[in-house]
Amino acid sequence: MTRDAAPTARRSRLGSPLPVKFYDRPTELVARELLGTILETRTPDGVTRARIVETEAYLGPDDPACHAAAGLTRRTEHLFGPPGMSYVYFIYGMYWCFNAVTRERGHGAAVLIRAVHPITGIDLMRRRRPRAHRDRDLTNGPGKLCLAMGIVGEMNGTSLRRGPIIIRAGDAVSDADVVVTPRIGITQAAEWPLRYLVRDDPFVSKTPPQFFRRNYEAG
DNA sequence: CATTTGATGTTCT
DNA sequence: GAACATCAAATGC
Repeated sequence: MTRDAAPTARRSRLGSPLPVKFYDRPTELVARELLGTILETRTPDGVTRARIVETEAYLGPDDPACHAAAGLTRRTEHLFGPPGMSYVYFIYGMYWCFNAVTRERGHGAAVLIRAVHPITGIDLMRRRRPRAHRDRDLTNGPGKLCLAMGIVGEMNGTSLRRGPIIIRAGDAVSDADVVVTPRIGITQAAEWPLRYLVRDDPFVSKTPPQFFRRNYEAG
């Protein structure tokens, strides 16, 4: 019943925005540290929040799988932009993919968010994903999470601190719970172990069976 | 469970 | 014209 009890209790509910340092350090380290942070979207439909449980690092022009390898084009404008911004692109004629831009302006590196674990706005996600029969299918892939959270091309090049896509602090993921594997769905530099995921999380995307013949473990 | 296929359209060669 | 950082449904074990 003290005067300031209510504001104090209310304050700690949301993590601070942009808890990860995006510049002047290796992109694969940013991919690792983004595990466990909270992805939030604000649209006219409402707010969604979800825990990031799977990421992939794309290192820049010297990474053949990275869009930056094609150089500066209209598509990659924001990939080469300053860190801490979104890079949203259209793929296979139907889907959006969402990245967090890392490194300094002109470098061309980013982290693809591949899967998230819903926390807030699950009913809204269900309405946006009518084909998903199970909740685990709502957000267990890069195209699926963009549909569920309302991420579209208009959000390309926006601040991950100010929105409409915001990354907030969440519960840390220990090294023992981090699994590293090759990246998925690419042909160039396919062996590079740059995919990071939270062990045993039900919302992680499907790992190709051939990966299990090798024993990929925490890095 | 694993593997294949069709849908769809922008981007770059 | 080919490639594409995908998804869902269908088919093969």
